[in-house]
Amino acid sequence: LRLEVVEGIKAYILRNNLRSGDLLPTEPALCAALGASRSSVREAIRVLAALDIVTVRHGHGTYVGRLSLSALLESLTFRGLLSADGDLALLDLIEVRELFERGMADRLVGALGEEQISSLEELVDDMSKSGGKDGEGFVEADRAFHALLVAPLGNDLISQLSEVFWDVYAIVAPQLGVFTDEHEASTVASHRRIVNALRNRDAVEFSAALTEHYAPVRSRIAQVRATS
Amino acid sequence: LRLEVVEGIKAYILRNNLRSGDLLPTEPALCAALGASRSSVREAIRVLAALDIVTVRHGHGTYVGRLSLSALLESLTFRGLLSADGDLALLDLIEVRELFERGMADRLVGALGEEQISSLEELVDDMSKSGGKDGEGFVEADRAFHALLVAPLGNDLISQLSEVFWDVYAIVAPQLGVFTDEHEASTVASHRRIVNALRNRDAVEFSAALTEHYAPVRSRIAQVRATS
DNA sequence: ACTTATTTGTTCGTATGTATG
DNA sequence: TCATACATACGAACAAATAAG
Repeated sequence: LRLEVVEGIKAYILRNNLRSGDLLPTEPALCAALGASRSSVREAIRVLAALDIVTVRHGHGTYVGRLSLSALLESLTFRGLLSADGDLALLDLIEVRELFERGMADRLVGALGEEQISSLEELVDDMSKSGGKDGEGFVEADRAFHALLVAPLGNDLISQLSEVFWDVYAIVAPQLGVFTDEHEASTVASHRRIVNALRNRDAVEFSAALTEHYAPVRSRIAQVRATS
Repeated sequence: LRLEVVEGIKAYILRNNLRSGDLLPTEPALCAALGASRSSVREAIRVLAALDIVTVRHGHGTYVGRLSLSALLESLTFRGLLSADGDLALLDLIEVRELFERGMADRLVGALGEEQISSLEELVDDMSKSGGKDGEGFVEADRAFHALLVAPLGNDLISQLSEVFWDVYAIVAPQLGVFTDEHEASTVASHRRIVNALRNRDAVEFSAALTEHYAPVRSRIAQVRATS
């Protein structure tokens, strides 16, 4: 029955052509419309909220959600933390991230504008400056760098997936003893090499730079994997 | 408070090193352990069930879930159905599927064994035979084909993501008027070309075959996009 | 086949916290 | 300050499914 309520609310949204942020009926109204009790409706709303299909604001009401990939984020992080071999899951994750960025090499070197390349370079400068003391700023710049890298593709799905994978890695890696703040110098260097390859519109060099970037990450994971 | 309960249950699983299929405490036991009412515990369990972190069996108990990507499937399908331009979401989807298969071309032509290539060929034969009359068997063979294609990579994440994207496309495309059962002949032909490229260990031809395979899909989506 | 115990599923009533006006 | 509307939380009761004797 709860499944019916979930489908009922989804159907309501589709039937009325609601968009993100639109207001949904109140819980009592949904109870009446779907013929279910308050508890059942609430449980259904919790499920839809977990999928970011609806967003609930206490004392305000229930709204259509942003349809983000937050559920994938939670799901993958927990998998990484639970897995007997979370390190293997991390390797899979890194492989996908590299695949996204390398697979779009040809299109990226063409799509990136000069101002975007400059933005990337500024981020590398930020990483360089915040190295050592400001670990917070370092990882934040890295996150922004990889987000900006795939943004010009104009593919929202790739951008969002890429972002989720970065976040999952940032959460899971430290728990496994894979620290990202080592080898900061080499990380900055490989990022700079990536930017230069983009500036020269050299797809082959771009791919090589990405290989160099992810190689130490892989070896660090393999290292943890061997000692466990 | 419900957030606390959700985190509490996740922490319980991690703390006790539970694996998929292991039994969790009963709802009353969780109430006592987490200091919350049954309603709150139930809502938390529904959230975790939506993420496939737990699985509930009526009259039996609550177990650790399979940690699948079912939440992503639901989330993406609803996004495709809701979006004002669900066709654009479909294009993004196809692009990622093509990226997965093309990006791994080099590794795939090396990793695929002879018996796996034969399995792929059998699936193409199935598609060829079930064309026209048996639409059900046709799409099922197509699904199996693309699953088998990325399986040898040994990357569970890619396999599962690939599967989810195929499923989402299969659900959303018909709703948008993009029918996959047209051009069956050309679909079979491009699949056969993919198999032959793999048999000849020709990565370049493999990529070209994939381009040929996805080109009509894209044009069909673009067609729908233009008429709306 | 039947009963009993256990566990989740569903409902209702009530009280509380929160935002708007 | 008060009133209204809404989500949040609790507890008790009954129904339904499953397993074991």
